[in-house]
Amino acid sequence: MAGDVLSTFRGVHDHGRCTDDALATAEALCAEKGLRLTALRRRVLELVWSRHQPVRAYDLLEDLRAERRRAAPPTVYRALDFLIANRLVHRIESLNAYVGCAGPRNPHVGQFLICRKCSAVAELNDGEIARTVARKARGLGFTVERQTIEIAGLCPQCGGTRAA
Amino acid sequence: MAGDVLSTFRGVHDHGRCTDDALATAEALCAEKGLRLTALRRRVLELVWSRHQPVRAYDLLEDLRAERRRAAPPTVYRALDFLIANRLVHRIESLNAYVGCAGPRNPHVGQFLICRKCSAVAELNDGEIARTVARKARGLGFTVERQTIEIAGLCPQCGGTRAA
DNA sequence: GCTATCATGTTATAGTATAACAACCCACGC
DNA sequence: GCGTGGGTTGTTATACTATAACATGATAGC
Repeated sequence: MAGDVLSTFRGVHDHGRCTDDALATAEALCAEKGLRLTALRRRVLELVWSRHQPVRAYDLLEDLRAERRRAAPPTVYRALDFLIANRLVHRIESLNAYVGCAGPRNPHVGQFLICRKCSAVAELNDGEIARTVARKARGLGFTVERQTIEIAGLCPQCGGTRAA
Repeated sequence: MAGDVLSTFRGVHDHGRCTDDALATAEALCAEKGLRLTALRRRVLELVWSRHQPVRAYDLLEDLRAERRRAAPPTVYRALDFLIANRLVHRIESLNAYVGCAGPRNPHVGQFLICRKCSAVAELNDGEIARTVARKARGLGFTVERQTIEIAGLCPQCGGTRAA
Protein backbone atom coordinates (compact mmCIF):
# COMPACT_ATOMS: atom_id res chain seq x y z
CA MET A 1 0.00 0.00 0.00
CA ALA A 2 1.21 3.42 -0.88
CA GLY A 3 -0.80 5.02 1.90
CA ASP A 4 -3.96 7.02 1.69
CA VAL A 5 -4.28 9.53 -1.06
CA LEU A 6 -6.76 11.93 0.39
CA SER A 7 -7.03 14.26 -2.53
CA THR A 8 -6.55 13.04 -6.02
CA PHE A 9 -5.33 14.79 -9.11
CA ARG A 10 -7.56 16.73 -11.44
CA GLY A 11 -10.10 14.68 -13.30
CA VAL A 12 -9.98 11.68 -11.06
CA HIS A 13 -13.00 12.55 -8.96
CA ASP A 14 -16.26 14.48 -8.70
CA HIS A 15 -15.19 17.90 -7.63
CA GLY A 16 -18.57 19.43 -6.86
CA ARG A 17 -19.22 16.54 -4.56
CA CYS A 18 -15.93 16.75 -2.74
CA THR A 19 -16.57 20.43 -1.99
CA ASP A 20 -19.99 19.67 -0.57
CA ASP A 21 -18.57 16.82 1.47
CA ALA A 22 -15.82 19.03 2.82
CA LEU A 23 -18.31 21.66 3.95
CA ALA A 24 -20.57 19.10 5.54
CA THR A 25 -17.66 17.54 7.38
CA ALA A 26 -16.50 20.97 8.53
CA GLU A 27 -19.96 21.80 9.86
CA ALA A 28 -20.11 18.53 11.75
CA LEU A 29 -16.60 18.84 13.15
CA CYS A 30 -17.15 22.38 14.38
CA ALA A 31 -20.47 21.46 15.93
CA GLU A 32 -18.82 18.59 17.81
CA LYS A 33 -16.03 20.77 19.10
CA GLY A 34 -18.06 23.86 19.87
CA LEU A 35 -16.22 25.89 17.24
CA ARG A 36 -17.97 28.73 15.50
CA LEU A 37 -17.98 28.09 11.77
CA THR A 38 -19.43 31.52 10.98
CA ALA A 39 -20.86 32.48 7.60
CA LEU A 40 -17.61 34.18 6.72
CA ARG A 41 -15.42 31.24 7.66
CA ARG A 42 -17.70 28.80 5.92
CA ARG A 43 -17.65 30.92 2.78
CA VAL A 44 -13.85 31.18 2.80
CA LEU A 45 -13.61 27.42 3.20
CA GLU A 46 -16.00 27.02 0.28
CA LEU A 47 -13.91 29.38 -1.84
CA VAL A 48 -10.74 27.47 -0.97
CA TRP A 49 -12.41 24.30 -2.18
CA SER A 50 -13.98 25.94 -5.21
CA ARG A 51 -10.91 25.50 -7.38
CA HIS A 52 -8.98 22.33 -7.55
CA GLN A 53 -5.76 24.13 -6.93
CA PRO A 54 -3.92 25.92 -4.20
CA VAL A 55 -5.54 29.33 -3.81
CA ARG A 56 -3.73 32.49 -2.83
CA ALA A 57 -5.04 34.71 -0.07
CA TYR A 58 -5.55 37.72 -2.32
CA ASP A 59 -7.48 35.64 -4.84
CA LEU A 60 -9.80 34.63 -2.03
CA LEU A 61 -10.04 38.28 -1.08
CA GLU A 62 -11.04 39.24 -4.60
CA ASP A 63 -13.72 36.54 -4.66
CA LEU A 64 -15.00 37.60 -1.27
CA ARG A 65 -15.22 41.23 -2.30
CA ALA A 66 -17.65 40.34 -5.07
CA GLU A 67 -20.22 39.62 -2.40
CA ARG A 68 -18.92 41.43 0.67
CA ARG A 69 -17.56 44.81 -0.19
CA ARG A 70 -16.03 45.42 3.22
CA ALA A 71 -13.63 42.50 2.93
CA ALA A 72 -10.00 43.46 3.57
CA PRO A 73 -6.82 41.39 3.94
CA PRO A 74 -7.40 40.68 7.64
CA THR A 75 -10.84 39.35 6.77
CA VAL A 76 -9.44 36.51 4.75
CA TYR A 77 -6.30 35.94 6.80
CA ARG A 78 -8.28 35.63 9.99
CA ALA A 79 -10.66 33.17 8.43
CA LEU A 80 -7.69 31.18 7.10
CA ASP A 81 -6.08 31.23 10.55
CA PHE A 82 -9.20 29.71 12.03
CA LEU A 83 -9.49 27.09 9.30
CA ILE A 84 -5.84 26.14 9.54
CA ALA A 85 -5.86 25.98 13.33
CA ASN A 86 -8.77 23.58 13.11
CA ARG A 87 -7.23 21.53 10.34
CA LEU A 88 -9.79 22.37 7.72
CA VAL A 89 -7.24 24.04 5.48
CA HIS A 90 -3.54 23.54 4.83
CA ARG A 91 -1.03 26.16 3.83
CA ILE A 92 1.40 25.17 1.07
CA GLU A 93 4.58 26.90 2.15
CA SER A 94 6.37 26.62 -1.14
CA LEU A 95 3.51 28.36 -2.96
CA ASN A 96 2.19 30.82 -0.36
CA ALA A 97 -1.15 29.24 -1.06
CA TYR A 98 -3.92 27.32 0.64
CA VAL A 99 -5.81 24.10 -0.03
CA GLY A 100 -8.73 22.43 1.67
CA CYS A 101 -7.75 19.62 3.96
CA ALA A 102 -8.96 16.37 2.52
CA GLY A 103 -9.29 14.49 5.78
CA PRO A 104 -9.77 16.78 8.75
CA ARG A 105 -10.76 13.89 10.97
CA ASN A 106 -7.62 11.89 10.34
CA PRO A 107 -4.49 12.49 12.30
CA HIS A 108 -2.16 13.72 9.63
CA VAL A 109 0.88 15.75 8.93
CA GLY A 110 0.57 17.48 5.62
CA GLN A 111 2.32 15.80 2.74
CA PHE A 112 1.67 17.21 -0.68
CA LEU A 113 2.43 16.33 -4.27
CA ILE A 114 2.33 19.52 -6.32
CA CYS A 115 2.28 19.50 -10.11
CA ARG A 116 4.30 22.38 -11.49
CA LYS A 117 2.46 22.24 -14.79
CA CYS A 118 -1.23 22.10 -13.92
CA SER A 119 -0.88 23.17 -10.27
CA ALA A 120 -2.94 20.25 -9.07
CA VAL A 121 -2.19 19.16 -5.54
CA ALA A 122 -2.64 15.76 -3.97
CA GLU A 123 -2.60 15.43 -0.22
CA LEU A 124 -1.01 12.28 1.12
CA ASN A 125 -1.37 10.88 4.54
CA ASP A 126 1.41 8.39 4.45
CA GLY A 127 2.31 6.94 7.78
CA GLU A 128 5.54 5.38 6.59
CA ILE A 129 6.94 8.73 5.47
CA ALA A 130 5.82 10.42 8.66
CA ARG A 131 7.25 7.68 10.85
CA THR A 132 10.55 7.59 8.99
CA VAL A 133 10.97 11.34 9.37
CA ALA A 134 9.98 11.22 13.04
CA ARG A 135 12.34 8.36 13.78
CA LYS A 136 15.31 10.09 12.16
CA ALA A 137 14.61 13.33 13.97
CA ARG A 138 14.21 11.59 17.31
CA GLY A 139 17.47 9.79 16.74
CA LEU A 140 19.16 13.18 16.67
CA GLY A 141 17.49 14.31 19.88
CA PHE A 142 15.00 16.51 18.07
CA THR A 143 11.39 16.76 19.20
CA VAL A 144 9.11 16.91 16.18
CA GLU A 145 6.10 19.21 16.37
CA ARG A 146 5.25 19.77 12.73
CA GLN A 147 6.25 18.17 9.44
CA THR A 148 6.13 20.17 6.23
CA ILE A 149 6.59 17.88 3.24
CA GLU A 150 6.00 19.33 -0.21
CA ILE A 151 6.98 17.36 -3.28
CA ALA A 152 7.11 19.29 -6.54
CA GLY A 153 7.11 17.62 -9.94
CA LEU A 154 4.71 16.35 -12.57
CA CYS A 155 1.40 14.68 -11.89
CA PRO A 156 0.38 11.57 -13.87
CA GLN A 157 -1.66 13.61 -16.37
CA CYS A 158 1.15 16.08 -17.02
CA GLY A 159 3.95 13.67 -17.66
CA GLY A 160 4.35 11.51 -14.65
CA THR A 161 4.98 7.83 -15.14
CA ARG A 162 2.03 5.48 -14.93
CA ALA A 163 1.18 4.19 -11.52
CA ALA A 164 2.09 0.54 -10.99
CA MET B 1 22.62 4.89 10.87
CA ALA B 2 20.49 7.98 11.06
CA GLY B 3 22.02 9.44 7.90
CA ASP B 4 24.39 12.32 7.53
CA VAL B 5 23.81 15.38 9.61
CA LEU B 6 25.47 18.01 7.56
CA SER B 7 24.87 20.94 9.83
CA THR B 8 24.67 20.49 13.57
CA PHE B 9 22.85 22.44 16.20
CA ARG B 10 24.27 25.45 17.94
CA GLY B 11 27.21 24.78 20.16
CA VAL B 12 28.14 21.47 18.68
CA HIS B 13 30.79 22.76 16.32
CA ASP B 14 33.30 25.49 15.53
CA HIS B 15 31.24 28.05 13.74
CA GLY B 16 34.00 30.34 12.51
CA ARG B 17 35.64 27.36 10.94
CA CYS B 18 32.52 26.09 9.23
CA THR B 19 31.99 29.48 7.62
CA ASP B 20 35.56 29.53 6.33
CA ASP B 21 35.18 25.99 5.05
CA ALA B 22 31.94 26.85 3.31
CA LEU B 23 33.54 29.79 1.53
CA ALA B 24 36.57 27.76 0.51
CA THR B 25 34.35 24.99 -0.83
CA ALA B 26 32.27 27.51 -2.72
CA GLU B 27 35.36 29.03 -4.29
CA ALA B 28 36.60 25.63 -5.36
CA LEU B 29 33.24 24.48 -6.69
CA CYS B 30 32.72 27.63 -8.74
CA ALA B 31 36.24 27.45 -10.11
CA GLU B 32 35.65 23.86 -11.21
CA LYS B 33 32.38 24.69 -12.90
CA GLY B 34 33.40 27.99 -14.43
CA LEU B 35 30.89 29.91 -12.32
CA ARG B 36 31.57 33.48 -11.33
CA LEU B 37 31.60 33.76 -7.57
CA THR B 38 31.87 37.54 -7.64
CA ALA B 39 32.77 39.67 -4.64
CA LEU B 40 29.10 40.43 -4.09
CA ARG B 41 28.00 36.82 -4.26
CA ARG B 42 30.84 35.71 -2.06
CA ARG B 43 29.98 38.37 0.49
CA VAL B 44 26.30 37.41 0.52
CA LEU B 45 27.27 33.78 1.02
CA GLU B 46 29.51 34.84 3.89
CA LEU B 47 26.68 36.86 5.44
CA VAL B 48 24.33 33.91 5.15
CA TRP B 49 26.84 31.80 7.03
CA SER B 50 27.68 34.50 9.53
CA ARG B 51 24.80 33.64 11.84
CA HIS B 52 23.96 30.13 12.78
CA GLN B 53 20.37 30.66 11.86
CA PRO B 54 18.18 31.10 8.86
CA VAL B 55 18.68 34.66 7.63
CA ARG B 56 16.02 36.76 5.96
CA ALA B 57 16.72 38.58 2.74
CA TYR B 58 16.16 42.02 4.19
CA ASP B 59 18.51 41.31 7.08
CA LEU B 60 21.15 40.45 4.51
CA LEU B 61 20.30 43.66 2.71
CA GLU B 62 20.77 45.68 5.87
CA ASP B 63 24.14 44.04 6.48
CA LEU B 64 25.19 44.63 2.90
CA ARG B 65 24.22 48.29 3.05
CA ALA B 66 26.66 48.89 5.87
CA GLU B 67 29.46 48.39 3.38
CA ARG B 68 27.81 48.94 0.00
CA ARG B 69 25.42 51.82 0.05
CA ARG B 70 23.92 51.09 -3.35
CA ALA B 71 22.54 47.72 -2.30
CA ALA B 72 18.85 47.31 -3.03
CA PRO B 73 16.49 44.34 -2.80
CA PRO B 74 17.44 42.97 -6.24
CA THR B 75 21.07 43.05 -5.19
CA VAL B 76 20.54 40.48 -2.50
CA TYR B 77 17.83 38.48 -4.26
CA ARG B 78 19.96 38.06 -7.35
CA ALA B 79 22.92 36.93 -5.31
CA LEU B 80 20.67 34.48 -3.47
CA ASP B 81 19.28 33.20 -6.78
CA PHE B 82 22.78 32.42 -7.96
CA LEU B 83 23.76 30.76 -4.69
CA ILE B 84 20.58 28.68 -4.59
CA ALA B 85 20.83 27.65 -8.24
CA ASN B 86 24.33 26.41 -7.55
CA ARG B 87 23.35 24.70 -4.31
CA LEU B 88 25.42 26.89 -2.04
CA VAL B 89 22.39 28.15 -0.18
CA HIS B 90 18.99 26.69 0.68
CA ARG B 91 15.75 28.53 1.11
CA ILE B 92 13.63 27.53 4.09
CA GLU B 93 10.12 27.86 2.73
CA SER B 94 8.35 27.83 6.06
CA LEU B 95 10.43 30.75 7.32
CA ASN B 96 11.03 32.79 4.17
CA ALA B 97 14.68 32.56 5.11
CA TYR B 98 17.98 31.27 3.83
CA VAL B 99 20.75 29.05 5.19
CA GLY B 100 24.12 28.03 3.87
CA CYS B 101 24.17 24.59 2.31
CA ALA B 102 26.27 22.33 4.45
CA GLY B 103 27.31 19.93 1.71
CA PRO B 104 27.18 21.50 -1.72
CA ARG B 105 29.14 18.63 -3.24
CA ASN B 106 26.73 15.94 -2.07
CA PRO B 107 23.67 15.09 -4.04
CA HIS B 108 20.94 16.07 -1.65
CA VAL B 109 17.38 17.15 -1.32
CA GLY B 110 17.04 19.63 1.47
CA GLN B 111 15.74 18.21 4.70
CA PHE B 112 15.76 20.53 7.68
CA LEU B 113 15.17 20.32 11.39
CA ILE B 114 14.19 23.75 12.64
CA CYS B 115 14.09 24.65 16.33
CA ARG B 116 11.22 27.00 17.07
CA LYS B 117 12.87 28.21 20.25
CA CYS B 118 16.47 29.03 19.29
CA SER B 119 15.94 29.05 15.51
CA ALA B 120 18.87 26.71 14.96
CA VAL B 121 18.63 24.65 11.81
CA ALA B 122 20.19 21.29 11.07
CA GLU B 123 20.39 20.10 7.51
CA LEU B 124 19.93 16.41 7.00
CA ASN B 125 20.85 14.40 3.99
CA ASP B 126 18.96 11.28 4.75
CA GLY B 127 18.69 8.89 1.88
CA GLU B 128 16.07 6.73 3.52
CA ILE B 129 13.65 9.63 3.88
CA ALA B 130 14.32 10.80 0.34
CA ARG B 131 13.89 7.30 -1.09
CA THR B 132 10.71 6.64 0.87
CA VAL B 133 9.16 9.85 -0.35
CA ALA B 134 10.28 9.22 -3.92
CA ARG B 135 8.96 5.64 -3.89
CA LYS B 136 5.53 6.69 -2.62
CA ALA B 137 5.25 9.48 -5.14
CA ARG B 138 6.32 7.22 -8.00
CA GLY B 139 3.77 4.67 -6.88
CA LEU B 140 1.10 7.29 -7.56
CA GLY B 141 2.45 8.08 -10.99
CA PHE B 142 4.04 11.32 -9.87
CA THR B 143 7.44 12.41 -11.17
CA VAL B 144 9.43 13.98 -8.37
CA GLU B 145 11.57 16.98 -9.19
CA ARG B 146 12.07 18.62 -5.84
CA GLN B 147 11.50 17.61 -2.23
CA THR B 148 10.87 20.24 0.43
CA ILE B 149 11.03 18.70 3.88
CA GLU B 150 11.02 21.00 6.88
CA ILE B 151 10.57 19.61 10.36
CA ALA B 152 9.72 22.10 13.09
CA GLY B 153 10.12 21.36 16.77
CA LEU B 154 12.68 21.57 19.55
CA CYS B 155 16.38 20.91 19.17
CA PRO B 156 18.23 18.83 21.76
CA GLN B 157 19.42 21.93 23.64
CA CYS B 158 15.96 23.47 23.81
CA GLY B 159 14.04 20.53 25.13
CA GLY B 160 14.47 17.71 22.72
CA THR B 161 15.03 14.24 24.04
CA ARG B 162 18.58 13.01 24.27
CA ALA B 163 19.99 11.31 21.23
CA ALA B 164 20.37 7.56 21.57
C1' DG C 1 40.04 47.58 -28.60
C1' DC C 2 35.34 45.48 -29.94
C1' DT C 3 31.64 43.24 -28.73
C1' DA C 4 28.69 39.91 -26.67
C1' DT C 5 27.41 38.47 -22.37
C1' DC C 6 26.78 38.42 -17.84
C1' DA C 7 26.54 41.22 -13.54
C1' DT C 8 25.02 45.07 -11.01
C1' DG C 9 22.61 49.58 -10.27
C1' DT C 10 18.27 51.92 -10.03
C1' DT C 11 13.48 52.94 -9.71
C1' DA C 12 9.20 51.37 -9.22
C1' DT C 13 5.80 48.18 -8.05
C1' DA C 14 3.68 43.63 -7.10
C1' DG C 15 2.58 40.26 -3.74
C1' DT C 16 2.07 38.51 1.14
C1' DA C 17 0.86 39.32 5.83
C1' DT C 18 0.02 41.61 10.35
C1' DA C 19 -0.62 45.50 13.93
C1' DA C 20 -3.76 48.16 16.29
C1' DC C 21 -7.91 49.82 17.53
C1' DA C 22 -13.06 50.35 16.77
C1' DA C 23 -17.50 48.39 16.25
C1' DC C 24 -20.52 44.68 16.49
C1' DC C 25 -22.80 40.55 18.04
C1' DC C 26 -24.31 37.06 20.77
C1' DA C 27 -24.48 33.83 24.77
C1' DC C 28 -24.84 33.95 29.52
C1' DG C 29 -25.94 35.35 34.14
C1' DC C 30 -28.36 38.45 36.76
C1' DG D 1 -34.65 42.90 29.93
C1' DC D 2 -30.18 44.20 30.61
C1' DG D 3 -25.58 44.41 31.04
C1' DT D 4 -21.24 42.44 30.26
C1' DG D 5 -17.62 39.89 28.50
C1' DG D 6 -15.49 37.31 24.95
C1' DG D 7 -15.08 36.39 20.47
C1' DT D 8 -15.77 38.06 15.63
C1' DT D 9 -15.49 41.38 12.13
C1' DG D 10 -14.56 46.16 10.29
C1' DT D 11 -11.14 49.56 9.28
C1' DT D 12 -6.91 51.88 8.49
C1' DA D 13 -2.35 51.69 8.15
C1' DT D 14 1.89 49.54 7.58
C1' DA D 15 5.45 45.84 7.58
C1' DC D 16 7.59 42.35 5.14
C1' DT D 17 8.87 39.62 0.88
C1' DA D 18 9.96 39.59 -3.88
C1' DT D 19 10.24 40.86 -8.84
C1' DA D 20 9.76 43.82 -13.27
C1' DA D 21 12.01 46.66 -16.29
C1' DC D 22 15.45 49.23 -17.98
C1' DA D 23 20.17 51.54 -17.43
C1' DT D 24 24.91 51.04 -16.56
C1' DG D 25 29.11 48.65 -15.83
C1' DA D 26 32.55 44.81 -15.89
C1' DT D 27 34.74 40.88 -18.18
C1' DA D 28 36.28 37.48 -21.39
C1' DG D 29 37.16 36.03 -25.90
C1' DC D 30 38.06 37.39 -30.30
